[in-house]
Amino acid sequence: MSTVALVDCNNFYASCEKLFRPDLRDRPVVVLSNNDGCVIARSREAKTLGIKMGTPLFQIEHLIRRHGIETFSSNYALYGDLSARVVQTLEALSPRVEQYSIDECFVDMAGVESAMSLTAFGHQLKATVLQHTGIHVCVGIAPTKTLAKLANHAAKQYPATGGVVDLTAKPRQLRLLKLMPVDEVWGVGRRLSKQLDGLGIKTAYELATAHPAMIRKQFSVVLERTVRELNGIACIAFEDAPATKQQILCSRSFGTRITELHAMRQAICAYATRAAEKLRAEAQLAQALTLFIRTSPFNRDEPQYAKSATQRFEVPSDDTRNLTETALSLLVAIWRDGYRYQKAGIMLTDFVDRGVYQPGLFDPVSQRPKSQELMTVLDQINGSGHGRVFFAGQGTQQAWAMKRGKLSPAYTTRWADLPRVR
DNA sequence: TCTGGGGTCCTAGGACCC
DNA sequence: TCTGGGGTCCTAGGACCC
Repeated sequence: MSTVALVDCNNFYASCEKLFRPDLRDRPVVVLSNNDGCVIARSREAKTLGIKMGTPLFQIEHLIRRHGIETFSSNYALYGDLSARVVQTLEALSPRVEQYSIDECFVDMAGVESAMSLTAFGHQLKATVLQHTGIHVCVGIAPTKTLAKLANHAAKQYPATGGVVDLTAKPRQLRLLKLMPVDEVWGVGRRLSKQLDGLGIKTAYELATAHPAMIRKQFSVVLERTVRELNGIACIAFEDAPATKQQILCSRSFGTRITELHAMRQAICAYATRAAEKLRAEAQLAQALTLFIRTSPFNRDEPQYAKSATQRFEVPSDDTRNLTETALSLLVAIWRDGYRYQKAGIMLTDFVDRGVYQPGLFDPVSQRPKSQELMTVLDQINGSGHGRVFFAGQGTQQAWAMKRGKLSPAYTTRWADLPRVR
């Protein structure tokens, strides 16, 4: 039987912001979404003050003033770099690590027990990550990913565990399952927990002891897998290599509403450019592009409009110019005057491997000579740190650009932002 | 006034085929 | 008058995750 550990960083974004600010050590800190819209991460102190995940900033202004809460714009350059350091540290300690999200990794525990106890190894992971990165993590150990998630939750919730919970023993599993509300289970969200509640299933234990066939019939195979995982039967495989993406999305709310077509064209150019960069980084070619634009669904008393359109390509492409051209032609088709647009996005789908793609004999010849070479140069310049080149269509005066009024320095990824020690 | 972004997987239903 | 059954593919929409 396999054993897996879930290593999860504590309050990751908030911890990153505190890392180079020792003055904030015991202060409440929250990190905001793009455009400084709502709270997406909270330090322990901020959680204690009752600030909920996803709360719009303007709704907690009074708490911020009263408690002197420190607020930060999202700084993904910083979080991404620290995340990579955490992963590297874990990889040095274990041969198999699966990065699940920016702040979580699954670690294969196979073979550990012949050398030391699982709990001891968990503490070693925790201590080493702290020493190498300054980031606190908790470790949950169990026979399945779903149970490891639950173990990790317990490690976070109960300080007496020292941040490491070994849930490989059946009696411990049952004890924890009985304590956990069903909505703490990985894969059970708001909707499902409400429906389960209607069936009298309120705890993780009650879900674990439900009949798998009944769960499959009433819900889906997904939840059936969850039931089996809670019983220690692994249904979700360990992913050694990150899977190739199936879609790439670049969408963003605007810093200020867009009312003019020319401004929307700029934004669409910028998003298409970014999407194309991501696509090339994946070494894929896209065969379809979807564009959507919409007004804010929160402004009930304003006229609402939301529309999307999809275009398939005759020839799969990763050329920024093709994607931009397609996106702009779709924009003309769905744009309507007279609305205050809040958000737009571009989705690329239906990929083929760049190395594998064979053009058909009767396909139209790509009208872009040297496309590959040009895009490579573009990406090299933009990735070099020596400045950026871009297509004129995205404009230079971007009134719609994202608001990030409380951005911290890129301490670890920009020379000019290196912290100084006096 | 102000409410994130980026993903995955599954299901249902329609079109179409033999 | 009688009007099958089984399969695939595609899309839209919903649920979940962090």
